[in-house]
Amino acid sequence: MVPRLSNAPELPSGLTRKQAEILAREQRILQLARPMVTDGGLAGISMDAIAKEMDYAKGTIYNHFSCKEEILLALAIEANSKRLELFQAAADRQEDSRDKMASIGVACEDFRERFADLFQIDVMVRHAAVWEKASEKRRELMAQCEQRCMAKVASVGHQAIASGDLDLGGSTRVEDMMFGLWSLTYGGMIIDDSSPGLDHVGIRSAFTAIRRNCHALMDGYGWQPLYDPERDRKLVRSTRAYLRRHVHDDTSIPATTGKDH
Amino acid sequence: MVPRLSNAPELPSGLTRKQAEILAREQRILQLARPMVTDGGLAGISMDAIAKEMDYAKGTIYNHFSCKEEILLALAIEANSKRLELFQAAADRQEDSRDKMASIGVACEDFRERFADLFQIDVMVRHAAVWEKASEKRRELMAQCEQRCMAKVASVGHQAIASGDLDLGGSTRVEDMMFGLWSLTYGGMIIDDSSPGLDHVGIRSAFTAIRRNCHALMDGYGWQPLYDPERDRKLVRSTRAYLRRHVHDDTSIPATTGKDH
DNA sequence: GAGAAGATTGACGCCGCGTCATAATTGACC
DNA sequence: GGTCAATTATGACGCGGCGTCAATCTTCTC
Repeated sequence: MVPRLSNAPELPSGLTRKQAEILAREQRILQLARPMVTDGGLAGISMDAIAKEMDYAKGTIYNHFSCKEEILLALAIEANSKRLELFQAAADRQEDSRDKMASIGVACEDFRERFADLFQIDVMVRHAAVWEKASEKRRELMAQCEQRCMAKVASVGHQAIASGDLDLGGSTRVEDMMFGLWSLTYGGMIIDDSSPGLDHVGIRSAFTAIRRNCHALMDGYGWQPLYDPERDRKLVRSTRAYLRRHVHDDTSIPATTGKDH
Repeated sequence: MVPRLSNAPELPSGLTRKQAEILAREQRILQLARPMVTDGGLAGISMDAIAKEMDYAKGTIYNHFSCKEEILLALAIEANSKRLELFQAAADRQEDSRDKMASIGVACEDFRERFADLFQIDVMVRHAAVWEKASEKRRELMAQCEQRCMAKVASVGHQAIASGDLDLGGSTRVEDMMFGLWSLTYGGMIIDDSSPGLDHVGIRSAFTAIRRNCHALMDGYGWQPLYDPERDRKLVRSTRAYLRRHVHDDTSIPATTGKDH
């Protein structure tokens, strides 16, 4: 792929100027597409509009993404990278297994709050009509991202069992329980921003309710130590502050910056 | 609306022939649109295709639904009517509050299994891009359907408290807990049919996992009687059989059939 | 500096939505 | 049974947007 014995000018990052330019343009396309998706869904993305906005011909855009769905999937991959980053940052600063789990919950909240548009995109991209139109390569990338997130969560579960904090007693598998926390959080958030008049139905703060429900689920499986409102409040506050300070808002895929060496 | 002193031929149902014809056509449109949505989402609906299929001009279709989104919303309303029907049938044949709740869970499963396409539609319709394009009137209808479902669930919760089976101890509101069960079920199902490679991640049977997790959540809140695998198995089996026998597959909105009187 | 490989361009074909002026049908009233 | 207004049906049309591709321009290699 990369011309090994080339005279092409090499930038510090190991890319030819052209390659760097292309990479930058790709980012720019995604940047432009994001708000379009936000109001209008997949149909909101207009290849013509992107091309016009960037002062490139439409064909050039199609060199990067062979269809709208590819753009959406690329954004979803960015989303999941960011989510994983938050998961890791949140979990790794706790010792206790249940605290780790709760922190990941806070990371979900934080993701949803700071990257609301990406959350939506993550939901959209999963519809068969979108999924099937995208390239095998990107689909695999996305699946990988998702599996890494799930693996992080599952590892916390296994740690809890190893340390004796949790005992599912053979009848239930760790993954099934993690699936529960995932459903609860993901589902709650989807309902929160897509259900007409949640408050009419009696829900004041969806996030608070979701958090409380996650704890009830963990209590239901006997995960030690059981829910303690005061402890939770502190955990939430500190985790949130930590994430805001240590995980930044930009979402571009970690391209080598050229700063190193 | 209805011409009171009209010579128009009146059918037994109280509609003029024309009105009946229009109603029937409306059903036919929805019938045709359903599979289109299934493979292709909102974009899968083609007004031209529907018109051609029905041998009507496009304008006629637009007399019924002013845009594709209206069709989708109409289908979503059908979906929620059906869901409510299942909820009621499932809950009303149980005595115990926790059994009622578990039965509603089974109703959700049954709905998802028998009306998979409507489940998807229900998810789609909630996206802002769709929601905002539909008419106020239909949106209100939809919100009503949803509230009736939620009310049914909430009433079970309140009954549990009244009977002493459940005690949330002031810190949590019934609605918040019901929201948890809703999130868990809804979210789990969404993940189930939209996540690439759930089994790669360790989930064998999503429905079983969801059911188990709902019980864990209820246990976590101390809802009596606590989870008993054997009891649950029986409940699931009998509820499922009952629903299959007593709630039918057709989804047309209950139009007066003319049979009565 | 010639030629190959790769990148860029934008006009084009096509599809599908939603409109609207026109035409057909219906029903009320005489 | 005939007339007229209101309701309903029609389909050609304008418009916007997707994805293509032959032609053109740039970059790299030798």
